[in-house]
Amino acid sequence: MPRPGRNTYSDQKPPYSYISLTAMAIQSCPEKMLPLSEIYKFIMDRFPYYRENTQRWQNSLRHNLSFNDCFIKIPRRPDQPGKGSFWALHPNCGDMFENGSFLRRRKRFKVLAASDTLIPTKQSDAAHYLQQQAKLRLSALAATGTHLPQMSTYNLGVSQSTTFKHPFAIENIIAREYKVPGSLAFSTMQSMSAGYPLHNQLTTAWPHMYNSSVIDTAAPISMASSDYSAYGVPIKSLCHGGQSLPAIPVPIKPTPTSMAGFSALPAHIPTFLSNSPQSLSPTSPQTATSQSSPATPSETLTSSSALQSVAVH
DNA sequence: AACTGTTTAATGACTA
DNA sequence: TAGTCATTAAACAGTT
Repeated sequence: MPRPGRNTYSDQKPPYSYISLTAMAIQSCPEKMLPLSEIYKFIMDRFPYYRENTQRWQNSLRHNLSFNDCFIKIPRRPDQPGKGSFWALHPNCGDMFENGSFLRRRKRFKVLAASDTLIPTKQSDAAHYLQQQAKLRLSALAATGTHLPQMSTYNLGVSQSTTFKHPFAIENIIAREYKVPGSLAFSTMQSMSAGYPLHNQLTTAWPHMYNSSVIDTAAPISMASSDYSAYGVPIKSLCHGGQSLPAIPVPIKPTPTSMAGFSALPAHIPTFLSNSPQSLSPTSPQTATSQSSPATPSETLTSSSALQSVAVH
């Protein structure tokens, strides 16, 4: 295990903006949405730098969640009590970092105002993305059995070939230059989420999301009787405070590789993430439990191993 | 009370 | 150099 402070970012600020970090956390979760506290936990588990000055950066992170249109808030269902909402990535925000820098976007993701909306049918874009994610989970369920499994299907290309793979997906971020050996990273990622109260959100709280007839319906969402879409996603949230989609990235500079996601990833980033399994949590699990939402040792271990295929240079 | 979410403002770094 | 973006601080309201 690398020593903190030498080969790791334990005392160094990781080369990621809060937007990147938040997106990573959200994408690491199979449901593609996390409550704030879990976003905190994800970041602290992997980046020891953020185990300090928590008030400062958590305030910044909350600011980013509210301020940036690339994050959408998904309220809990009444039968899912808890603090705060779930946060997800807007499906159209994917290539904000296409220049490869995780510190500074070259496109600002903006949700257009209703008056700017050109194609009303695109109001379902965000919801459609989550629908695709629900489909993915359904596929996993169908393929593997009763409860959410080790989600081996998740990293076996079940969806990759047919569904949109968000550029913020951690596999896109960290694995572009690193092939996950034996799918360890994402099976453990799933392990990590196994103890997380959201992991069955789609099957328990939102069982209708797993109604294949609903899921397979790509038709526009009926909003007549509820604020919730067909898959439990409140349209208001997807429309960001009642404003309407489509939400599109506002290009500051047109790029020919806009669909390439992180194709221009600088070498140092995946290298940083791909050398040492433990090094994203280079301090001991005990250290990792020192914050306000302490992880159990096992949680910490799985969280660390969630990025075991990634490491620090 | 603690946490969550929104908003405003200031500042520094980066980019065209 | 102006505009944009990220970060930080802070105030405030709502929720649990």
